This record gives sequence, C-alpha cells and structure tokens, in this order.
Amino acid sequence: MTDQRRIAGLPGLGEIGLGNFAPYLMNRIMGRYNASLRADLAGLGLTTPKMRALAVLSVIDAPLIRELAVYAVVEQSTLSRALDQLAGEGLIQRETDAGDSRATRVHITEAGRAAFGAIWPQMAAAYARMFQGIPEDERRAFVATLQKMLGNIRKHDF
Amino acid sequence: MTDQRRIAGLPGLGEIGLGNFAPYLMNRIMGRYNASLRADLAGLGLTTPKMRALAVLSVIDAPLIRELAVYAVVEQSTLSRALDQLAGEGLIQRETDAGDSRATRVHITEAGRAAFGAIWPQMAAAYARMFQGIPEDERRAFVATLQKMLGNIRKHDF
DNA sequence: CAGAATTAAATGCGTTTGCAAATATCCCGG
DNA sequence: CCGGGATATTTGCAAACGCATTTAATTCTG
Repeated sequence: MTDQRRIAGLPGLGEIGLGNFAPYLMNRIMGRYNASLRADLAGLGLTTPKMRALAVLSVIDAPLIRELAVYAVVEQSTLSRALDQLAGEGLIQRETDAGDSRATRVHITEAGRAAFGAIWPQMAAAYARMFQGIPEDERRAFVATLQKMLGNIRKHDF
Repeated sequence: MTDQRRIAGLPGLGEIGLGNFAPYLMNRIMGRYNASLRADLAGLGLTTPKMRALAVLSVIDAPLIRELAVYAVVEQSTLSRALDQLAGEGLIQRETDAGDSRATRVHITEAGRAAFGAIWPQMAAAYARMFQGIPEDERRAFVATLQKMLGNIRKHDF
C-alpha cells in the first residue's frame, strides 16, 4: 500500500517520518502547550475559549463576534457561549454594532484585562520553556515562516 | 496594566503583538488545518482521534496504548474509546502485552492502512498548501526548530 | 513474601463541543 | 419599496471530551 502510494507520486507518511512532518510536530507541541495551559486556567475559572477570547480582546479593540472567532480560533457557536460566561463574570461587554444591528462588538473590561493579566505569566513561561535554547535569529526565522503559512491558509481558506 | 507588566520585566502580549507570538500563530494555523481535516474525515466515518491513532499506527508498530496516546496527542480516555470504535470497524486490533498483562499493544490491520491511505492525500494536500511558496531550505530549518521545541517540552514534561 | 504503592487501561459522569437550524437583520434587483 | 437571498449571532441537540475513579496487574519495600 505504502509502495503503491509512492509510485503514484505521493510520498506516504512512512517515507516522511512522523518526526519530520511539520503538522504532526506542531500538533504535538501545541497539544502539550494547550493541555498545560488548560490546567492552569481551570484554577482561575477559565476555559481555553474564554482565555483565547480575552487574549485577543486584550490586543484588538471591539471586534465583531465573527472576527473574534477567527482571531481566537474558536468555533462561533462555542465562542457565543464563552462570551455569555465572560459577560456574566463582568470580563467583557457585548454591544450592538452602530451601523448593523445584526452584529455585535465585544469589549474587554478592566476586570477582563486583569483576568488575562493573571494567566499571562503562565503563558509566557510556557512560551519561554518551548523556545529554551533556541537563539534569537532562529526564533525570528521560525516566526517569519509561521506568518507565511498563516498567509497561505488565509488565502486558500482551509 | 500593560505598563505595570512591562515594568515588572515581563513584556505583555500587546508589546509582542499577536502576529509575532509563535504559540498564537501555531494554534491559528493548526486550528484551520485540523478543522479542514475534520470535515474530510466526517465523510469517511472518522474523527480526529481515530485518524491520529491510525496515522501513528501506520508508522509505529504495536505501541502500548499509553505510548500511542502520547504520539497521537489524544487523551488516554478518549483514545481508549476511539480504539473501541476502530476495533469494531476492523481497522485495528488490541492485544495484551506478552510481558505485562496490564498493558495492551495496538496493531493496525490492512483495512486500517487502507482507511488511512484514503485520507492521506487530503492531509498531504493541506500540508502542501500550508507550505506553498516556502523554499526547501526554509522548510528544513522550520522543522529543525520544531524538533528542538518538541525536545524542550518533552524534557520538561508539560 | 505480604501488603503498600505504582502503573495500565477502561469507564462513569457532567461539561463542552460542533453541526445544523432558527432568529433577526440587512442588502440588492426589479 | 417589496421580496428573495445573504449575513450575524444564538440555540437545540447529540456526540465527544476530559477528569476522576475503578479495576486489574505489577513492582517495590521492609
């Protein structure tokens, strides 16, 4: 089967090797990163979608919910429910868009910024561990490649 | 708040910028990659955990379930149930380990290889799109950095 | 070598998720 | 300016998930 595939012109996962297949490595790394963070978040009454919404909102002002869903990498229905909770806890506010009453803009509150501030050190620590021993120029090249990849994904919209 | 953080010596997410924060970019990219794949998988009666198990098993022979969980980046309890389904569909076989009767080794069947073969082209296509326009040496450097990162998180076990 | 502690895997259970459908609003062609 | 189609968000619902616990077997310790 593997041989058939290769003859057809498409190298199989076996030929590439798990440890050389970038999407595998990225899932593996982010799986750990996210699982680690989730444990920390639980102690603060946060979930991954809630934290991601706060993270984006700490940087982007008053996006529409559908934009926030893209930035935060959360399904819109999941985000909708996460925002219910965040609003109930006073960490964000929803406001109907001025020019389009279907749409909703989301604002972070001071309490929301404080909540994100409380987890940021753990995120930064996980980040630091991840890149430990990797020199600055290599980090920059890595991020530059990621940015190209994001551009590709956006363009092709998958 | 942001200023307080910086004064304390820790740059905030605002200073770094979402688009320069590697974990954010990686989550963003893999979020799309995984969501896209999930849609393709649904048509084949597969879920992400089932596909990941098959992917790893197509490359690693007869791992223990706990090893498979690590390689496949799936919670052990989730994997246990995914394996129930895969076994029911004849795509894998579970076998008690010879030297330790608590442990179970998992084997992929020919049908399992075929099932993975059916989705691999889509995975490969998503991979190709992701790295479109990125030259070979840059890809190699990127993967090398990922391998270092995986080493870091493994060593520190988070 | 008994029994405590550890490890592997499966399972119970409440929560979360994602898809699809519903609801509400907007935009455009005729 | 009316109706059909598009768009923004929410919600219903069944499936999936993850944590904690259970069951079973192994290993360590005194």
